[in-house]
Amino acid sequence: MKQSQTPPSRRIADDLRAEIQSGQLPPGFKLPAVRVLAERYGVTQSPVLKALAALKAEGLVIAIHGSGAYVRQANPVRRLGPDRYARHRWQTTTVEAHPDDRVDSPTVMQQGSQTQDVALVEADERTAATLQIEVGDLVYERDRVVFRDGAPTHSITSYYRQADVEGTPLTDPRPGIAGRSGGFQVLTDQGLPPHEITEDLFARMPTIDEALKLDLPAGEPVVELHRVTRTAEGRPIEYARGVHASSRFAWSYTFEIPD
Amino acid sequence: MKQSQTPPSRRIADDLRAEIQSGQLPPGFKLPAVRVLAERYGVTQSPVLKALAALKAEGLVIAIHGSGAYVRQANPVRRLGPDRYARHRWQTTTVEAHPDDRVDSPTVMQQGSQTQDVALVEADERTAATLQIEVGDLVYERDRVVFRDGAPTHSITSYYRQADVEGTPLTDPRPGIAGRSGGFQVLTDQGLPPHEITEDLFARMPTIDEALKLDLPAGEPVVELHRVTRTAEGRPIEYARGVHASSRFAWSYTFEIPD
DNA sequence: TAGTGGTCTAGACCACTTC
DNA sequence: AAGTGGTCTAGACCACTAA
Repeated sequence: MKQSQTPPSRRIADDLRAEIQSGQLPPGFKLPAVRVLAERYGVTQSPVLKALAALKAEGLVIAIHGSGAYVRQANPVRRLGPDRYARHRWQTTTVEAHPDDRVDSPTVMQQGSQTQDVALVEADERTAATLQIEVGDLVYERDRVVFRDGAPTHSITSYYRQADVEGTPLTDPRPGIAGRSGGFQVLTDQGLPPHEITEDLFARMPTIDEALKLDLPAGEPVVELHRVTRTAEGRPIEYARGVHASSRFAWSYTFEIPD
Repeated sequence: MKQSQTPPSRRIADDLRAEIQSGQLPPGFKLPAVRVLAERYGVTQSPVLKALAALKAEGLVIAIHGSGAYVRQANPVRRLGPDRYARHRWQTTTVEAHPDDRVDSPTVMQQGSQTQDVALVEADERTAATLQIEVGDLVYERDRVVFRDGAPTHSITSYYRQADVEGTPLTDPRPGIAGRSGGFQVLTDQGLPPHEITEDLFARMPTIDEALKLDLPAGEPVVELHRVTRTAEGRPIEYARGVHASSRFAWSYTFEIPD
């Protein structure tokens, strides 16, 4: 009588997962070669590769092509609350002294946010609606990838009305000149002090491009965050779209129950 | 000279993805059989199945075993903001009249939230810390799966201090007696009116159990949400853990920039 | 060059659905 | 019974890494 029920690929994945989660196979550990595992389980390569694919999809394992498959390092989660926008983080210092998104980081800055691109582009529908301008109006687009401990953690693309930032450091593509916090300082200098933020977020699987850009392990979701910053008068001054590697972030919001 | 570069499985996936996203293959459409696609592309089943697996992982396609593979219906996204907790949604009506989480739904309630379980359990570490009690103290656990349009959208597990809800409808396992909003009414009746909420959220891939419980397509991430509800005095009265199918929700928060 | 992950062919077989 | 998705064997071959 057969008692199979669970296919070998599943069993292999379960075994390895258990060994990883128990700590028996520590982070960085190199898994046995596919052919070795195949022999060990008395199967061919296919089911082993399938099991490996599942573990990669769960983010437990990374495979380096000609090298081997390794137990993945667990990254520390960064908790994002409204505090990260606090005025004291950007208001009282010079722009250059403020290296952006890492203000609440206990780790030494190894590699700051890297301004990859500043461009004057036509606003798409959503950007136009958010910034209360017309579709096709020119907006400054600042596209950055933010690194932490040498690895990319999220990308963020900000949009500003052209007139709001023309001639400011925000249009300077050199990295480090004006980060997100710096952006707030610049807007304040322009007579548009930020006062209120709305964040919309949802999770999804990354596109292929995003997976490459953020160096995501297969199967790691991203959180897409849309941030609208407004003045006290409700005038929108920045619209930003972020794509975050989900395993490295958690968000926290506190609010009073409305009537 | 070979010009391959991209493997067949990738090409097949790209082709089908393009046809789906262009609307050429509408939602619900049945894809050609694996063997048909294999012949069409001049390959064996394996690469076709691999392509199909990728599309499933992206949530574009669902496969029903003996039946076929179908273009997936895109579910409408529900936008969750603090308004869903507003007092007027639960305060002025009777408990029974309030069918819970669907108060802002334009659709007719087909199937309400289903209280699956009410149990008196020992608090784990996180629950105890959140409710400011001791580990092992007894708490009421209410575990529900919420449906919408006949499909499960999220599960939510609430924890209350035993003394806070003993003898109230919250300890009644019958579905519909007290939903989330009803829970707030009950707590108010107990002299513990909710005033402030903290929500922590992050995305991850589901466990196998969650995927089954929420009927998730392969590769759909979940958002785990932790909600702490407190009185005006800051006393915690409810701790809830939700697991949401990510494709059906977006969250929205607005706050003022702190000093 | 040897060992690695990864994709593929060709074909058998199983589990499930539909008729 | 026929058609479906899905897993597997057995073995070839490719692309990449490390020595």
